[in-house]
Amino acid sequence: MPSADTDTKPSWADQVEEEVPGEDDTLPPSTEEINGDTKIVTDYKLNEDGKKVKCVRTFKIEKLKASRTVAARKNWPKFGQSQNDKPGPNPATTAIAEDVFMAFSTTKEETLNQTEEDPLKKLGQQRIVQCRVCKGDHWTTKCPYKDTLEPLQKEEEDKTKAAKPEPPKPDGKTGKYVPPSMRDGAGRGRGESMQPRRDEGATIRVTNLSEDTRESDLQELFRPFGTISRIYLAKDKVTGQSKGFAFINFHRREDAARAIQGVSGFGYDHLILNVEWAKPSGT
DNA sequence: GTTGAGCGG
Repeated sequence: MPSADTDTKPSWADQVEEEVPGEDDTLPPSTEEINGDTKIVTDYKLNEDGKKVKCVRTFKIEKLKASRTVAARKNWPKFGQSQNDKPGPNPATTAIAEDVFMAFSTTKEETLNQTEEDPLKKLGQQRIVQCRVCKGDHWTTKCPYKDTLEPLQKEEEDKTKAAKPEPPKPDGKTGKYVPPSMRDGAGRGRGESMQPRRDEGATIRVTNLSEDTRESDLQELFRPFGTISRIYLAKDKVTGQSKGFAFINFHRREDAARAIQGVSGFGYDHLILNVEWAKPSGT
């Protein structure tokens, strides 16, 4: 940066960068002192008013490998254009432009990988779901015996509970939440208010729908075949654009079968509809 | 050519 013609004809830019030439020699030299893992750098400079200012900076020397190599490099003898400079940084050639903050993520990543690997191994070894009713490889709610086996199991549970009731607490509460349907005085016939579960196996899939078909259109189209319990028109969640297929649930399987017979191949909105039995989702 | 979303544990 400094050139031979600075003292003969300095440009205004050089003057700004190097401060006032010639004044540097009156300032004491910078010193570096290392005390354990602390480094103290003392240097002198002129402030905006031209007054001498002593500047003391302390650094903690990190134990990281990268910091050690940087620290070792600082002990190298000066070379090249700076080999005749005084000890310490020369303000004419050294500038701290800006602080750069670095996020060292390596240690975090390492620990993350370690914790991620173990559960993954476990997942490969063990089943993810187990039915509480039949111990099968599916969710309890999907159990084929849910409607037959589970009520029986609950009755067994109730019997054992009745055999040894929990001792009531002084305030008369057991401390456990009891849903209204299970409280004393609740109607005996559990589930009498529950309507039968949605008819599985009475779902048909309609494809090749034009994209402006709406659920009400499907309702009209399929109502003649029997009671419809549910209509699902697949749409893009964001745009609401129809995906061109739908699921129709009938209460009775016979109605669904007749709907397949009646509507499959039906010309609708310049397209030929395709209607089949729907497979259970997720497979 | 096109088979949903939600509920758990």
